[in-house]
Amino acid sequence: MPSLNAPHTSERHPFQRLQSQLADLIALTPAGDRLPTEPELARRMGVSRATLREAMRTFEGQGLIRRRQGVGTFVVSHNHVIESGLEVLQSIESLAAKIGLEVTLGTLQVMRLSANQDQAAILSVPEGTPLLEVSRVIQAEDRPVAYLIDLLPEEFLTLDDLQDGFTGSVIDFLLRRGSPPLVNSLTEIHAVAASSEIARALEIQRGDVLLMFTARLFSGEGQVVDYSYSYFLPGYFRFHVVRRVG
Amino acid sequence: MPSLNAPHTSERHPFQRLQSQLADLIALTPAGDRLPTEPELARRMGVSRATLREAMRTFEGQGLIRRRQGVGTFVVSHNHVIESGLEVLQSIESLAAKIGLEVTLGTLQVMRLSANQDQAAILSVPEGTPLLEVSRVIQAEDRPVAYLIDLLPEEFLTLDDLQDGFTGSVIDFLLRRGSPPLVNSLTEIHAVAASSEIARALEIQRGDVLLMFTARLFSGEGQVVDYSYSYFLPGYFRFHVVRRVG
DNA sequence: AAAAGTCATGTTGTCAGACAATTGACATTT
DNA sequence: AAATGTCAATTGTCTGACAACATGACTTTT
Repeated sequence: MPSLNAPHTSERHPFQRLQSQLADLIALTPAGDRLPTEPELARRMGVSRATLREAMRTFEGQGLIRRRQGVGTFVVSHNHVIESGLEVLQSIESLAAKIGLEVTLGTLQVMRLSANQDQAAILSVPEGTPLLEVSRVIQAEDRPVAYLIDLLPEEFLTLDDLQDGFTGSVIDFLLRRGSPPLVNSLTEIHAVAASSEIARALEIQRGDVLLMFTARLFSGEGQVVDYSYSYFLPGYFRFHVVRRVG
Repeated sequence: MPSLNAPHTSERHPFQRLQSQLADLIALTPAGDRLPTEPELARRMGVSRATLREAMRTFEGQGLIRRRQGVGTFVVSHNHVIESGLEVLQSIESLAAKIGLEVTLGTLQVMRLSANQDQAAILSVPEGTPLLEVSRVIQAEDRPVAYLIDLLPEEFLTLDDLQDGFTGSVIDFLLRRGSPPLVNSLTEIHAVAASSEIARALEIQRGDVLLMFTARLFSGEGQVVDYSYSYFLPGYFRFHVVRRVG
């Protein structure tokens, strides 16, 4: 029997659902407005105040809310920062759209392969596990601007899945399907010189400067669903992050 | 009455002290090791378990620890490169200290200047406002690894301030003095090729790849206190960020 | 009338203790 | 040897309470 309220069906871990509900509430609350009081929110979300406060702490750490003792909890201005900031994982397609960049999918390449030692370690799967590698070039203004490679076990994505309405973004596909449930991504930020292969794909010179992200995408159980490395041409993307003073 | 244990004298908010203590403990705990149990930690830190768990949640959000029900809380791997979650703003010096890396101050250069149009716009001050520019080179293992430039109005930092125990880090100085109150920083992430000037300072070749941050540091009133641009040699730093699935 | 002080109220911050859920190790049975 | 049961340890959550703080209304003083 399918649930009526589809948005949050990852009922496996109540804390995640709570976080998701709170995220929605914060997103829907105008900047500067006060959230309901903690006892009220706890009652409404069906959790204790202690649990609610732990969840709230995660949003405070992201600079999304500000709590003032004796006054209340307020949503901070999330106009530019959150939209295009790194705090939220979004597919490159929607990210690019947010900065007003018309993007098209360049070459798309899908390959089945068997996990070598490094890949097995990164994805926490046994060596030899069948994997799917999806690599694609993103174009803007008739020019390649990003090169993205996703690597994930066939358990999560098969060649057959890609037959039907696959736009190129693995993340968007997984999110649309709803399983496995995605929670967060640990992204590392690097600056690299373009290798020959990357240079050819992006139509630049070998050794040119690129911004590179490597990301592990985690499911609810802490399982690695997807490992991706992304190369970005400087100038076409602006990534920023709000860092709080520790 | 001076406290005996000097390390954490920011007693203004007990929660911050707790976070600082926990950060140290996590930094000093070998990767993969288990932390003490929550009741034990709460007792040792002198707080309740609920408060402790809220603080732990912030570190979990940064990917520094992993909690497993029925088993314990573990420190996740942090290698010997300077690794930092971007969620929290810390000086390179304190970052390095946390992982036990010896860093020294290379060349330090301080210059008074008068805000030109761009600088005035960035710092939200009138054109001509007297500014202080602090640039420095960070060395690790007898090699320059980072080049950092801070630009801020003399209202917040004067030449005189730097006479007395200035370690090179503007952030650390402002934090130690406690005014103006720092809240957060909006950091942009770029990849650039080294200019001649930067290449000379970092003893690399012009055109070599560098990771670059530009950051505006905000006070409580939303005022821009400091504008900085930082160049990092790849390989010596590993910055990461936890992105939640929107 | 204006200023200062006082108090009530509402909100977040913290606490103590308890029980539930999960895991891992060990013992027991098949 | 394998499956199952038992138990202790640990994190996850809940309940209720009080402390700290901010705000506004009210009272008192000037």
